[in-house]
Amino acid sequence: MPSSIPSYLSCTRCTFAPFCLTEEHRAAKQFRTLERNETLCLPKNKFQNLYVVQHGALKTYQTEADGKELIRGFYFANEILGYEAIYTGHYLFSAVALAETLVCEIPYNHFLESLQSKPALQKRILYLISRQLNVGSYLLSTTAEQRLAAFLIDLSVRLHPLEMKLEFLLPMSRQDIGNYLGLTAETISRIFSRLQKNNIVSIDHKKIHLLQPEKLKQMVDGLISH
Amino acid sequence: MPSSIPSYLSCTRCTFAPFCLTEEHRAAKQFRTLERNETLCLPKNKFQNLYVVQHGALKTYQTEADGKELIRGFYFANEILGYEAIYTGHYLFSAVALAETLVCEIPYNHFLESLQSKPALQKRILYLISRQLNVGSYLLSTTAEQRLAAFLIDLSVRLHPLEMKLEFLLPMSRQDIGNYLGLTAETISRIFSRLQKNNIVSIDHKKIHLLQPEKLKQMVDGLISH
DNA sequence: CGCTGGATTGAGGCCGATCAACTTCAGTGG
DNA sequence: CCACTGAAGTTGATCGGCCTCAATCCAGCG
Repeated sequence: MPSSIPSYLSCTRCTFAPFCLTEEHRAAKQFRTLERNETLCLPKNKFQNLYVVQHGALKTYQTEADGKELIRGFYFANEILGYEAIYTGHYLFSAVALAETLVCEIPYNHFLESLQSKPALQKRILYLISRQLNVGSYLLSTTAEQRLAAFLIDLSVRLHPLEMKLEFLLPMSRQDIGNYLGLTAETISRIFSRLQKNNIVSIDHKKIHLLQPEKLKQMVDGLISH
Repeated sequence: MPSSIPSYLSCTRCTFAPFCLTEEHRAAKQFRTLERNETLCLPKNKFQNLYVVQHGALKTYQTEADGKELIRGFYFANEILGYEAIYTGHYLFSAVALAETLVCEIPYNHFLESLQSKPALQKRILYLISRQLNVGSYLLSTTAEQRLAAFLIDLSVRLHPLEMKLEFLLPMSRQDIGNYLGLTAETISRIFSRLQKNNIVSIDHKKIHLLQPEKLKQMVDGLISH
């Protein structure tokens, strides 16, 4: 079974390495590899670990009474999953891998201890949680086009934290995008077609190219941020 | 000018007292009283303080290019406002009082120091931030009725943290509710009328009584939480 | 090759927005 | 005391965006 995960991945390359946990933990290399569609955690499970995504992508979702799933978020490399669970003591969402994915398990009690002993780490973590509070704020946009435009910009930033790329692969299906944005797969498809006709993006299946990112931003930019 | 703020309010009654900041800070009593419609912070301001609401209510909002305001949240007694700003370094939202309101100012550097020196406080704060991550998740509900029902339940819990009351005063206008939920004031009004006709709630201006809270929960309860 | 799930495109229906009229209420000043 | 004013709330009629249902197309894979 060929792996899409680069073999050079290790703690030394990890974004969090400068802030990482105890030497013992680092030595333990609490990695976990997930196949596509493999589950990372379930709502019934007791909350014990935070997860740092090292490579790949996951989605979190809840299940409605009628069995439909309701997607609550996507997580990519260098992002941390599990904060929401701190307050309930068990995971609120199911999390599954959208592709082959590598995560690093961080026991929450280790996490707390490390924060206590490392002021720089504490500051950094509060910063990251604060950022998390603002993720997905565009879900409140009124029109479907605005929401999708904001989603694409968000993706282009989060998939390539270092250098913002305008060409990338959509890690999730149209169905998942629509579900997350409170829309249907058909609506997503229609808007993609419209954006492509207007030369704002070009799309070939999963591959997307933001041809005029500034126009995408205009669509959203109702908001004055300062 | 008569004050609606109880005179007995002080740090000794504060929910956060057991976890509160340095003795010096507590002695300083960094209280700030806000009149109705008075602004607490602005997006252009540099982030320096977190605010603990002691009494009253506030709303946060952003302003769109066309001048319309977009309400992002409500804050009531015993809630903390400002976390989102940690990551940008300046406030993202404007915050104004919906009624006469008392807040306690906590300088962020004091906050960090206190967390560092008090493990119990750190744990508590992470818990509260985690809870914040889940507030407003019902904004993703599909129908207007679901969103309003969830909002009412949320209010009934948050306005009376100790004993959940079914009768309370709406701190904000129909316009504000609609804006927050991504709906119009007319829609809010219509749904209120419908809920009243069905004896699910009774409403007299600001005064609302949840007659059948279990029915309200049913409307929302698509979600399986465990 | 056929099969299966995802994606695209079309036709029709419904929910909530928009626009407008009317009522109520709080505050103000005569 | 009442007239005036403006904001907030209620209710009705119409319109439009997105959902729903359905058919077709396509890629991946046994």
